[in-house]
Amino acid sequence: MLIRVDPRSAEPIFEQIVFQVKGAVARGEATAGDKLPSVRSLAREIAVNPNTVVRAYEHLERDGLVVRRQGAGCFISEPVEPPAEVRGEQLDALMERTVTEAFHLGASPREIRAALARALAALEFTKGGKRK
Amino acid sequence: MLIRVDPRSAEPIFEQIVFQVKGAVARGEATAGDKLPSVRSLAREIAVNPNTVVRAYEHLERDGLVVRRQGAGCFISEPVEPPAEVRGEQLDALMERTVTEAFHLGASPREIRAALARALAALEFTKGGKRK
Amino acid sequence: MLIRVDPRSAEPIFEQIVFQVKGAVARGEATAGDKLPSVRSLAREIAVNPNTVVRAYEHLERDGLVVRRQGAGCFISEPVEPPAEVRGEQLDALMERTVTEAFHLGASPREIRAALARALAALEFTKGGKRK
Amino acid sequence: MLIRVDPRSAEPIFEQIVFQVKGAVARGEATAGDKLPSVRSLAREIAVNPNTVVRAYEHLERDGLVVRRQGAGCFISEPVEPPAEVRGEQLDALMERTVTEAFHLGASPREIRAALARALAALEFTKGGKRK
DNA sequence: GTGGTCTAGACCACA
DNA sequence: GTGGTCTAGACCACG
Repeated sequence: MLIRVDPRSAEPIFEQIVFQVKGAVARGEATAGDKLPSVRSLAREIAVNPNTVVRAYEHLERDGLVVRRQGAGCFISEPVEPPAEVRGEQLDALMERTVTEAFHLGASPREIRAALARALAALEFTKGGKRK
Repeated sequence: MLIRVDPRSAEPIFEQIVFQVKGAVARGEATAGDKLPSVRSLAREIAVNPNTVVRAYEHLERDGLVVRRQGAGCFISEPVEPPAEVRGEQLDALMERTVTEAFHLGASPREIRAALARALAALEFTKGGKRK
Repeated sequence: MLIRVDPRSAEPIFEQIVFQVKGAVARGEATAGDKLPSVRSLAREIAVNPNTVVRAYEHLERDGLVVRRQGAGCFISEPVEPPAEVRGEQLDALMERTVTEAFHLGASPREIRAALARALAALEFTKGGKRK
Repeated sequence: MLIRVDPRSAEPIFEQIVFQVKGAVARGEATAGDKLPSVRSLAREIAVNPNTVVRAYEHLERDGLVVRRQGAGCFISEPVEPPAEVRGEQLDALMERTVTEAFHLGASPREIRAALARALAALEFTKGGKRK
């Protein structure tokens, strides 16, 4: 798995790592059972403090995306999806946020829909068409 | 303008205020020239320290959404939108993020599109159909 | 004397008035002995609180630009220039500030010199060439 | 980076800090990637409240001059200059202001040009002649 | 260690 | 009345 971070960004480094892993899973580049790089090797590779990698893995574990096994490493876990009613609420909240931000970027509904289509296509392409 | 915050949320209070104002503007509930609640009155209303409200208004001013005028108050300013090239990039980054998060909520592309349609409809309804 | 203010600007209104008067004097549109509009008439004309006009006139008097005479009004006074050595220091401080700001606008020394030439020409034109 | 403030000045302390940093960048004494003093250390050094330093750093970040990274510090960022059209307008407004102020200091156009030349030379000297 | 957020309360400047 | 600045001190998050 390729993980890249921008040390000059204002976004916390551990969050960048978390998002990179989430993105890899969403794109199908990593699936259940895959092993993440060890804390030390990843820290060396992207030149950050090992504690920062540990924090990222902790967050991923809390989110149910990975399981950390003592001495073995950190593995992508089976996806656990929230029940439908909760999912709907969270999804709507997420979209309200997104649409509000997009509005303040000056985007029209048409542009927003187009951007969503592009983003979805990017996932579908790499995944080979699951969850149609 | 109605502003509500949840002191128990992990999201900083001042950011919640910022988002509430952004949402009100996006929904057309507040337009250029409208006066926001005074720092002190809003602080009293939502039971937070006035400095927290000041911080929220400062962020809104930095984002170009409002102007603060000493002695007069804080007012919604004329919208200034970033140039098209920048907008496209930011919009795509925003959508990539959103789609990744939605995926981890277990949403299908169909559900994501439906959620977007609902969110857009909520804006269009209150705004009366601008920016088609 | 024509005075215009922008109530939507973040710059305090009284400062805008002060600058407008200073500009009129610098351009030669107002000279020693000229009477400024009365507090009430100016306040009505530009639709601001009379106290704001009073504050502007107070600042102008403190700066030695005008004299206020009880019951008569507010008049442009004879120019009083600081002694040469003080003037030099203040001028250099002003220019350091200006050049630093211009630098952060991304202007080159050439552009800065051109802008200065334009600004000087604007004064010379209206004044008919004093203080060469 | 050496930063000095005058607590007796009418100019707010946080603005003095902002200008000192802007000046250091303009003179080339600080360049992209350089770390500013930590909030606490600078506050101790110039004997002001840490929150005052925080406010200065916030303004610098808003102006795009620095990025603050939690846990790491505050760093000079890559310069981003406004587009040429905007720059020209802002530059002319800045110069009109400067020339008007200089006039009221009693300076002649010749003296003003000389002061500008000195101010520009001060930047060029330390920077080694960029942006000719 | 770094910055980020929040509270409490003071005093000043502007309309 | 409004916002603007500053102080003091707390606790949390990040590297």
